[in-house]
Amino acid sequence: MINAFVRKLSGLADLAEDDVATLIASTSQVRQFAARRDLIREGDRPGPVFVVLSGWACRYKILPSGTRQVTSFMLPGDSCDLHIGILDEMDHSIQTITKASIATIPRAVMEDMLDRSPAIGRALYAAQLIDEATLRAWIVSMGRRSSVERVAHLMCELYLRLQGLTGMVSASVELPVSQLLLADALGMTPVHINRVLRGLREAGVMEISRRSLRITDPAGLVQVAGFDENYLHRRLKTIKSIY
Amino acid sequence: MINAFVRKLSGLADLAEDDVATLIASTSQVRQFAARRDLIREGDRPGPVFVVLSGWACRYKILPSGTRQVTSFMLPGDSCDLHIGILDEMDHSIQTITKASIATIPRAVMEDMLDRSPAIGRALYAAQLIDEATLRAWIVSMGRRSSVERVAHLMCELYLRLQGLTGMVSASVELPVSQLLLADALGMTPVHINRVLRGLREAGVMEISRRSLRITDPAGLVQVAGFDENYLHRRLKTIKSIY
DNA sequence: CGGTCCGTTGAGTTTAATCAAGAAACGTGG
DNA sequence: CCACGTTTCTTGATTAAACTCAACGGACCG
Repeated sequence: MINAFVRKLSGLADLAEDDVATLIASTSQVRQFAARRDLIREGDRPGPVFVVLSGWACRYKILPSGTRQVTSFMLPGDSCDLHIGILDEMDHSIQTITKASIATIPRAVMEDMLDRSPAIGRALYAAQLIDEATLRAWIVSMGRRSSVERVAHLMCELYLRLQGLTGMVSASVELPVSQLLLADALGMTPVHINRVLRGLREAGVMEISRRSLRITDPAGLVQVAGFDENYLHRRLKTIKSIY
Repeated sequence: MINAFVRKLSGLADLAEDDVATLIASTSQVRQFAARRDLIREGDRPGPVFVVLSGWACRYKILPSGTRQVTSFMLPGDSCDLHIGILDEMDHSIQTITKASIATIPRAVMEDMLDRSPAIGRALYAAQLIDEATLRAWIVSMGRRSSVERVAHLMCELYLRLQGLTGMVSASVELPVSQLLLADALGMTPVHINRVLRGLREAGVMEISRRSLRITDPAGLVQVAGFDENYLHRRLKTIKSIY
């Protein structure tokens, strides 16, 4: 059965039928997780590669003070680093946000796939480079954007990623994140997130309610976010054509 | 001639003599750059892989407002993503900080090396994973650490990286960064950086003067930084032993 | 030796955090 | 299907952190 992972990678490189079959087989080991379950914790020995097939997850770190910083969201189709096995210890934790189906690819299988299929390799590396670009974009956000811009920017990112997933263009998308989680991701307090959201709502730009994001003024949102459409966009479109 | 790049990779995997020779040959194309020269700019077509042999460089992004955010420092031995060529467009710029010798490895040569030597591949992937860990650490810093902690944390990071480079343990290291550059890296204003540095100096923890960092109270610095020794450390030590 | 960065400091303002408390939504077991 | 406990959301008042604006001395460079 074709899954989100295969669908995503197909968009990043031209996969042969064989490749698709290989990928499907490699992700047949699926486990169900409830919301808020750690898949792996900081300090653990890295295990297999995790692939999110449905639901949301996130990477995060806990600081000595007890505060938490989320460093990335993992949506269906996303996976953790292919060569994670090289390292001897996890430097962050991964946790489900909603209930989720997670496939695990043993390290040996992963390496075998990379050896056999250059196309799969290219797709996975492309995915990783996009992830890195996203990390850098987050650093830029945290460093140089105001809280309003930061919220707006994250919403643009998530909206585009979700849209890429479903292939549908609609004003509203499901966004299963609490304000507390947003705070942890954006380096702000929940209270302030709440006020920022109210501001954006009252400005008629976007609103979040009952776990769903509705963008009422797309151009306005991109504007406040200072969102660079290139950053996820061009990339996702054209990688295929290079080879 | 053995260079910083080879030295770094040797620390990350067991390289055969052949591998070392290959790496040395691949980095024989060296160009000299003055300080503050862009090696490549956001929007450019990615070219060859850049390797810093001497001097410092950084990756950065400019925002619409004109402010700048540095997303990472590149020290001797550091290189940009191996598969950078997969993407069609740079999402950030790379600039020298000091005058620097930069080797360029053409894409074809890079791919050839990865094909031929699994050891080189492992070393390069390990390097990349460390870079990613550093990106995540920066996000954590920007999101959840106070300005004092943030400055202290970056100093810990740079000190450790420099120490790893030279192999020497000394209280002071060369740090060719202006307060303005620190501000761009830490998401703060130069004025505030200056005040924070004064605070740390007056507390007898560390001081920066004439482009050199002197750590007067290492334990104290690690303490204020909330620095997790594991994050660069364990990693750099033990990767080799896994294989 | 003049110009241009760079570092330093003070005063006042803005932004976001903290503290506190109540309302709404959600989930679960009876 | 309701009652109850828990999380999540919301709002106000106050405090703390960092930015802005402004000015000047010092270092470095050609």
